[in-house]
Parts: sequence; C-alpha cells; structure tokens
Amino acid sequence: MDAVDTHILNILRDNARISNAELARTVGMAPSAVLERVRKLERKGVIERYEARINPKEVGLSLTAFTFVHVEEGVGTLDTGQKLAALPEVLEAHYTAGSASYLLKLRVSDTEGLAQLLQRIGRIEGVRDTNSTIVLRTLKETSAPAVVETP
Amino acid sequence: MDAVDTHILNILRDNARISNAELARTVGMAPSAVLERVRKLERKGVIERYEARINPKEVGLSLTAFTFVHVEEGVGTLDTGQKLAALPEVLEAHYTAGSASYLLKLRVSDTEGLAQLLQRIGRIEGVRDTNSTIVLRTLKETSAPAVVETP
DNA sequence: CATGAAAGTCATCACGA
DNA sequence: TCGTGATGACTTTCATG
Repeated sequence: MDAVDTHILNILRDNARISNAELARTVGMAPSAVLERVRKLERKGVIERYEARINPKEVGLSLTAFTFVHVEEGVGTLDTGQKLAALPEVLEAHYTAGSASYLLKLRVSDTEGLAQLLQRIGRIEGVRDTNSTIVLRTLKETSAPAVVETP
Repeated sequence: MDAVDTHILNILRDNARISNAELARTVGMAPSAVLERVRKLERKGVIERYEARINPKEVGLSLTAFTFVHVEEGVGTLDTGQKLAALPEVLEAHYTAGSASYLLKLRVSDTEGLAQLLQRIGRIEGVRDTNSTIVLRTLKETSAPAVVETP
C-alpha cells in the first residue's frame, strides 16, 4: 500500500467505471502495471466490490429510517440479527454496544411501507421492541472517505 | 423504466465494472442499445454514480459509530448540518425528525479517533450535544436493495 | 515490479429498419 | 428503440528489463 495504491483507490472510489487505460494515464504508469495493482487490491480484499449507486427516489424508495431493534439477550441473539439482515428493505444491520441491540438502516416507499416493515420485524423471534428515527433530508451519503496512506 | 432497465440496474448495482458487451449479452440485447439505456439512466439521475467499495479496516478505519447530534433550533440549523457533513470522517449526515437533530455515520481508526472527532464536532457552532452508538459488528452494509419495476 | 508489444475484445457512432 | 457493421481504443497476457 504505497502512494500509487491510495491514488488508485481514491479514483476508483469515486468512479468505478473508469477504463484501466485512463486510470493508468492519471496515475502515470503503464496500463499493465496498474491493472496488476488493481487485481492485487481486489484479491487482498482492499477493494470489496464495485457498485452503482441508484437514486432511491427514482425506484420508489422515498423514505429512509434508522431503527434500533432491542433483542432478548441470549443464545439466539445472532440468529435474530441474521434474520433482520436478510430483509431486503434493510440496507445495513449493525450489532451495537449498549443494551443488546441492532441498528438498522431502512429504505421503504412511504410511512405505510415502514409500518408494515416494522410489523414484520416485530414478529421476528427474539425481537423485543423497536425505536425508529425518520430521515427528513439526507445531506451526505458516501461509503468511504478519501483514502490516506496507511503504512 | 421497464423490465430491461430494472435488470440493467440490478446488474450494475452489484457489478459496476462489468463491460457493456457482457451486460448486453446478459440482458439479451445489442451493445449499442444497452449502452444507450445506461446513458439515459445516468442522465435521468437514476444511476447517481459508480463507486468502489473499500474495506474500511484495510485502510485503517476500524471503528464505525452512529452519532446523534442535537443542534440548537433556529436560523443556523442547516449551516450546522453542512459543517457536519463536510467532515471527512462523516460518511453520512441525515437531518432527522424529532428534536432538531442530525444522525451521522462515522468511520474512524479507533476510540481515540472517535474522541477527537466528537470534540471537533462539539466545537461546531450550533451543536448542543452528541449521543454516540458504537458498532461492534456489521452484519450487512449495502447501498440499495434489489430494484423492482416501478411504473 | 514495471514496460512494451501483440491479439483479441470492446466502446461508440452512423445508418436502416 | 433496436440491430448491424466499421473503426479506433482498450484490455489482457506475456516476454523481457
């Protein structure tokens, strides 16, 4: 992980569909050398995947919410998390510190969709209660900050 | 937005670096036609951008936290949000319902990094207090669910 | 690790249906 | 909107510094 690698990461982070040739020109190296670095970053798991960001409103998902899910502590806690994560409306599922809880990021069509989803969540085994925060406006939404060299 | 468009979106959502030729083969159309559809989806803003997902731990960001920031209500509320969103450690900034607050998704190196960031946040004009939840384990982290046809 | 050459593949455009 | 065909650019591999 040298300066060239971080440069490559920062470019791909913002523009995953750039051609390898242009990427090479930008970092000032031969395309073959750059391709090898990218492959290595992929193999090492530094680059997890390439994804297109889709405007949620354009595909009928106008409502974003964050929901804390309080689960009964014990053996089944992780199972409950897996079931929560398996729901398509759940974009993110984090197991958090504090009283055995999950924090979910949800995307649904509207408040009616949220109500139905919360009902479904409430019926999952191990779920005690939920506490939702509705997003009124999103000011920033990225997946990673600029990469800095880490020796 | 027909079935072909949603098919294209679902493919690019999971693999933004697929070649247009292969994309065309997958959806069963000529490359030129598919390219035109993709360009149109980009122009309409349905596809916002293409990004590489970088493993945060591999670049020295091992700690994820969600932080509610309580701000003083009034004229400067939005300004405060902009300042919060401008911090590189802030991956997401959402203005939420409930007592004038922002919800931030943060990524830092460790608890020391979090402490320093919270101090910086606390000094931003208009910020009253913060309330953080630390992520112990992330079970799922995507940017969008499978796209379904929306007429 | 990087380069440069070579072969196959692809992006892109004009045109006709 | 779509498919075809042409062309220049690109990807990918490999032999070699």
